Amino acid sequence: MAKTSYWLMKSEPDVYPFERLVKEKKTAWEGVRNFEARNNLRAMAVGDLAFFYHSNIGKEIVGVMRVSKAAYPDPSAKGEDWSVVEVEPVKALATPVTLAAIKADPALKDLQLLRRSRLSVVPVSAEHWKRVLGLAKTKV
DNA sequence: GCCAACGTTGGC
DNA sequence: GCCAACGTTGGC
Repeated sequence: MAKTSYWLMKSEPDVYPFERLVKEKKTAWEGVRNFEARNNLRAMAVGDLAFFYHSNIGKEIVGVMRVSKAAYPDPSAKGEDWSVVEVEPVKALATPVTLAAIKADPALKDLQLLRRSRLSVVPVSAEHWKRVLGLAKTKV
C-alpha cells in the first residue's frame, strides 16, 4: 500500500459546492485546464485525501474528500489531453478554515494554496495537512 | 468591479 | 526560442 498523499482542490461554491458532493456521493473533478493542475491530478492515487476549498465565495477549506478513482480522460474535453479524477466526500470540517486563518498561521505560510494561489489543484504536505485539520478541529 | 499574478499563445 | 499580448483566476 502506497503512502497516502494529500491535496487541495478548489471549486467556486456557486459552481460546485462541497454540499453537492456530499449529496451526490461522488463526482468526476472536471474542467481542469491547466497543465500543472492536470499533472497533479495524474499524480493522485486511489485513497489519497484532499481538502475541498471554496474559492471566491467563502474562501475557506470546508471539507475533506477521498480519491476514489485515479486519473482518466476528461469526458468534458473529448479529443484533448485533459484528465479528471473521481472523488467522494469524507466529511465536512467541524470548523471551516478560512484563507485569513491560513494566512495568519506562520506554520502554514508555505502552503501551496498561498504560494500558488491561481493553481486549482495543489499538493499539501503531511505536516500542513495535520495542521489544517487541527485548526478545523476535525479528525479524519 | 478592479487589479495583480501568472499561464498560454503567437509573432518574429 | 524569446517575449509581448492576451485571457483567466481569485483576492480584495
